[in-house]
Amino acid sequence: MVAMARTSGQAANRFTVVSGIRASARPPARPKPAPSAEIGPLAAIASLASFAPGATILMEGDAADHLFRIVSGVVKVHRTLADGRCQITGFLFPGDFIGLAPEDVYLSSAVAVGPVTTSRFPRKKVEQLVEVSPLVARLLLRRTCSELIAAQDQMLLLGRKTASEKVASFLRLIAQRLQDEDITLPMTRVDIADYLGLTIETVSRTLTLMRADGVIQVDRAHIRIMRGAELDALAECA
Amino acid sequence: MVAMARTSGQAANRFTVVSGIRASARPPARPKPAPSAEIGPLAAIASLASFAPGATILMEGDAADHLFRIVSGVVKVHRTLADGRCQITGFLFPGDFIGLAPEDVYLSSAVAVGPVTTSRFPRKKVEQLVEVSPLVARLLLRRTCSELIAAQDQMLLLGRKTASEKVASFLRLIAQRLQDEDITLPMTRVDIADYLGLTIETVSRTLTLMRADGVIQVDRAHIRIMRGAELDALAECA
DNA sequence: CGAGTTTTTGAGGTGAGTCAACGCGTGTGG
DNA sequence: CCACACGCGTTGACTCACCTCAAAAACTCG
Repeated sequence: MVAMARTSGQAANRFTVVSGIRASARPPARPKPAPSAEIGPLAAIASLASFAPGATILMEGDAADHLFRIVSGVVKVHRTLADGRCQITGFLFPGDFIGLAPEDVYLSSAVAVGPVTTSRFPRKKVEQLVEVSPLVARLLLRRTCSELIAAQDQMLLLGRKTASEKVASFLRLIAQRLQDEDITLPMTRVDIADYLGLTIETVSRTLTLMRADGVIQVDRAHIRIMRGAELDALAECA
Repeated sequence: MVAMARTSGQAANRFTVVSGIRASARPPARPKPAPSAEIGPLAAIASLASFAPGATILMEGDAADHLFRIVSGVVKVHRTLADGRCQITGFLFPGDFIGLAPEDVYLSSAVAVGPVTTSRFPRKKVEQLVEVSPLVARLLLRRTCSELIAAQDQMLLLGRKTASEKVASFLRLIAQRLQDEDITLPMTRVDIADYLGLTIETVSRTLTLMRADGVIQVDRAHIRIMRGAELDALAECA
């Protein structure tokens, strides 16, 4: 499961986790593929909404008045226990929808991680559109399906993976979703821990170990990932 | 968290977990409420499919040719790691859909727990219907949404709850979904453990403790639940 | 009854949590 | 400009909830 410490030179630089927000001294990162195709008739009822880092976009229990779609930035969705224990059920990226609820109230809270811009759609009008436009219905269904799949992956992770596997899976997810050469992770250790069902100490220790094994590289407070050839090294990192 | 052992007479019979498959010697259980309202145009393309206990209804990676809807019985959906570690991502009950996939292949396996009967719909025709019938689209969207909510609850459970809390939540879920006075749980300890992210030993020990505390009652190999006045006792059972 | 499951129980180990201290970068105000 | 506080991350020592391994008990079924 280990036995590969200090294979430097070869292992190093596969995956670079740098920290610090200033994103300089790196190739400018290829432009992302358009976050998603068309939203069809939805465009007609959209308004823009922006959120500062840490701002709450919507809160568990509030009336579900709007549906949001992320234009830029990253959003965390979380659920909280009475005593404060928190589980982030997902990170959402540009193109993802926030606020789909089968009832009249939101069932999770959504918080901006870093600055976020969204399209906002009045729920009532969305429901009308679903009645009329198969395109919209299919779009929402497809998105919800994908989120369900992701949720199931996350359940496997939470229930059956070790701390190292959890962190490795997380890094791979981020690398997939933010397809740049050079990525700044805006989330803190607290977010990562709450996403993986770990404590911040365990996350920190695990990252330290990975760095020692040469699988990743870490710098400052926040995290930047430089994608190497194969992320798969992380998979075997067990 | 404890301090209530053997408050017998009062605590006992709140919640009875009896085991053994043969479901005799018990009042016959009132007929369930119709599992769900209408499935509208879907009815026209339905055929019936039955499965024996333990039968695989659909498998991860197979071509997603059909959509199923449970008529009777309980189904477990699970995802498996290469080394055999397994996570049950959900138990599905009458009225729930199985096999919704955004891609062309199923992403989880579904297995019958006990005998199961389903309606089966050809995927192609379902997709055509979604295009045409807002009713069908909305039905699927709503169902998928609900499943997503349940998945998020389960993530909170897997990531942040203790063994006792997990088992208590499980028992409450079952009591909610199978609304009889008298319920036989068909799933084994292995299923429960794989659903809660625990080992069978921990599940067994936890149930033993709950029985000792008078919160539940357990008999034979499989489990039957007799609903008492308040299931909430289980919640405080930490 | 006997073989094969499934569940329970016990003894012991360990991965991750808890508690606590420290380092480091950042902001603030004298 | 420095002193100080604060937020965030790292590291260490210790603990414990849950896992692992093992065996007995209970149940199912031929």
